[in-house]
Amino acid sequence: MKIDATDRKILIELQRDAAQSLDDIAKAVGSSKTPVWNRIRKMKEAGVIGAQTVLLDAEALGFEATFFVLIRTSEHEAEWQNRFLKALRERPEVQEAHRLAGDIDYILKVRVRNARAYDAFYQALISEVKVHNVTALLSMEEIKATVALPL
Amino acid sequence: MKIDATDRKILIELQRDAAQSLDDIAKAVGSSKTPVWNRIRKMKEAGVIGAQTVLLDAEALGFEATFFVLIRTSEHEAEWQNRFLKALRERPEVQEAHRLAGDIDYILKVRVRNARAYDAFYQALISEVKVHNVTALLSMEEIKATVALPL
DNA sequence: TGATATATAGGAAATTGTTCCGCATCTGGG
DNA sequence: CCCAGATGCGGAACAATTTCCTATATATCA
Repeated sequence: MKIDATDRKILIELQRDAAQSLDDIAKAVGSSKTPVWNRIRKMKEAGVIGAQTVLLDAEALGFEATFFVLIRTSEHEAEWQNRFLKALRERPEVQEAHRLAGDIDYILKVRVRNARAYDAFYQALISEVKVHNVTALLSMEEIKATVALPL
Repeated sequence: MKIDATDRKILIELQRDAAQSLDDIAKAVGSSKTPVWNRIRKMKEAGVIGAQTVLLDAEALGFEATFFVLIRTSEHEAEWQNRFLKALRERPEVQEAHRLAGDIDYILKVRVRNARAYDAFYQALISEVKVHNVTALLSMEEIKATVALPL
């Protein structure tokens, strides 16, 4: 799908605050509500705009530990990989998972209540799928956290 | 702020889809509009619920490269750290930044259009603040990406 | 240029968000 | 055990927003 300058402005506004009214967005992008509404609808249909969600205060809700997990594995067969990906997708503690180029095979971002909960997660994961080497990096401070793309 | 079982159900619904109507949320949590509205308002005031945003398709918008950047530094003075944090917060390519415990001092998640854009970001960053050692991990595949907490 | 397609602004109808009010439930003090 | 005050609930009224329609303007291409 082709995204023009007006679409981009709308996306910037939506990223900033998805709860504002169409009139406000229209004013911000210098248009009126109908074209804005049509453009948003098209971008939703095309999948450019995905879920609409809220960002919660993790610490206020008791999620006080964030780990980045670096995984190396010697297994690279399809069957193993499918089980591994399935395990990651099913575990809600895993907020992000990427397959990497190079030395390290995967990186995960894991949000848990505390170190003990991380250990429980870790034990459960390695009992499900064999991995060669795991390094956990513990976050001491979340300096920045946004989901906005730099449009 | 104290969060009870109903609040938690509301948060789960909001994380799943922040665009649904109050009536739908009320039905999902087994309550009616008014209490749901009051609870949401209180949680917003308390900061438990932060921004409301949309998740965009990064690839469709031309952001085809994601890097995780591991940073070691020998500098740990307040002045240096302030400049470093400021630089990270000002750069929109940096979607996440954490200060870590242990060997590696910081981890960043950086979203850019391509490898060249990453290099430009990298050069700009190290010219602003001196860092000892930088490792960039390139994502080949985003296996999972959610901002939902495992409530 | 003229015909066609596409995007726009404004407004009406339907839906949703917000507020108010009476009622039920819970809590702590006598 | 009972009462007064506080708190939370559901329903209804009102305000605002979304959604859709129509007429007009703008761009496109032969």
